[in-house]
Amino acid sequence: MHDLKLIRDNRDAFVEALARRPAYAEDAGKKTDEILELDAKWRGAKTAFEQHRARQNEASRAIGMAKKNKDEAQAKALLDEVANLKAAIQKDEADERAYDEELRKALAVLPNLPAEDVPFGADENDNVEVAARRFGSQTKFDFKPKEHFELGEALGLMDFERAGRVSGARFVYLKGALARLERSLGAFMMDTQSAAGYTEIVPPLLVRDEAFFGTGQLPKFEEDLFWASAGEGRFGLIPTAEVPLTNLVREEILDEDKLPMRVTAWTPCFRAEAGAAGRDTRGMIRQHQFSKVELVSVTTPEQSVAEHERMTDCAQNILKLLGLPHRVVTLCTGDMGFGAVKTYDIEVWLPGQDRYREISSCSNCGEFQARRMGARYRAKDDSSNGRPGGGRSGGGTRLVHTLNGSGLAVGRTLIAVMENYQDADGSIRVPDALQPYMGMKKIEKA
RNA sequence: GGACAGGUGGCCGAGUGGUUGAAGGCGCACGCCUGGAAAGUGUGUGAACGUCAAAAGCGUUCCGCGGGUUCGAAUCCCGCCCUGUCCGCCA
Repeated sequence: MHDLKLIRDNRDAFVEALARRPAYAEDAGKKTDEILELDAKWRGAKTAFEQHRARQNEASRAIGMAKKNKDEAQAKALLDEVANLKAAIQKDEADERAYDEELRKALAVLPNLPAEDVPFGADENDNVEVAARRFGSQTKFDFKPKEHFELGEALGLMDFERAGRVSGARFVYLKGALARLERSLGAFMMDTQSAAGYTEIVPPLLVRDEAFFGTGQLPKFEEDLFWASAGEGRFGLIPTAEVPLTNLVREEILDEDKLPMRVTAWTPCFRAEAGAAGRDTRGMIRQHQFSKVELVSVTTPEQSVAEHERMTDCAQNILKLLGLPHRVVTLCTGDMGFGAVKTYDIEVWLPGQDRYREISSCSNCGEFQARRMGARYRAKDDSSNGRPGGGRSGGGTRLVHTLNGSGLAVGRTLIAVMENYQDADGSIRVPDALQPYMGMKKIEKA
């Protein structure tokens, strides 16, 4: 969510930045002016309300005094005055609330502004590779490499058919060594990330609407989620541990020396994949349920850009340790998520598909989620008056910055290991780093 | 799920209708004291929003959340959420 003051004070700059998102290329100005208009109405109503309320409070105090002094005539006069004020106050308050709600609604669906160094573009084709982050080269084979599901089914360790009978499309049973590979990868990633300074967390997998609002899934992307129960007190299944991990700091005022806060969790993720009909229908690339190790950092505004690079290093490190070739791209303005200021995607090489596929996404969300959650910190040195560009919500408290990234998506890492380490006979070599976890060097047909 | 008890500032904790944003304590900041520190001592110390070019000031709101009663509610009433204890159930 955006800082209203910033929009008021820098209307043109705001419009310009918003328009860099292709979805708003046409009507960024219109949307912004609608908000400003609502804002003006809201403030008008608020002022009227406050003035009437101030008089009411004053009169009420005077009534108390008059009664104490046994001045019944005075009390009566004041009582009449307040009675007359009441209708006006009620109307003012109703107006103020109505405008406020409308304003919040309009504000809640606006995406974050891309950072200045994010390339402009329409879709994934306009993403720009970060050359310095490339690792390894496309794995060479002296046979035609297979896709993961061909390998898995031939090994008898990956069963889409029975999963279909039990749960429908986009589910899978892993068995034996592949089930163990999933577990080994998760454990390996958790060990590696906690060694990198992330505190291990086991978070709730079912969360409330407010948490989804905080990280930006609601109100706009309700249809992407699974809901565990209907009605007011519903629970949603997390589509990523970003939701419970980031919301760890919601409605808190943290001490600056607690920052940066780094946490990690290995959890199942549930996604309805609405709108993805027909995409990646075969295999494990796109499932309704998959597991992922998530990294979340909460930092000061000054630290977040460096933290973003650090987090991307941590995610890449898993692939390096596993010897998996990959590249990193900066998402263009058209491919970036709702809450992001800037996003790096890590794409791993999949020989079976003969292309790079996303395996991690690391985003800096700036203060966007923090404002939605009410996550702030108290600065040690509060000489930071009037920071331009927001970040300050008043007094001695400032909004934190939040970042999240996959470190990594376990299911897709499993695919990458299978495809890159396959042999001509359909067996799969276990990468050195995983052998202690797997207790074997090769996955073969049972 | 049932019964009972609770949810107050960064933390602990008083407060059952009137100038209470809220006693007291802890913590924190600054000063005094000290060669320096500790102890002691003094002062200060919530947030959000509006108004203002800005600050000061002023105003509004906030004692879990939402409604209600009242001229006036942290205090009374109703609903919900959460926490604790006991019972039931359960991995």
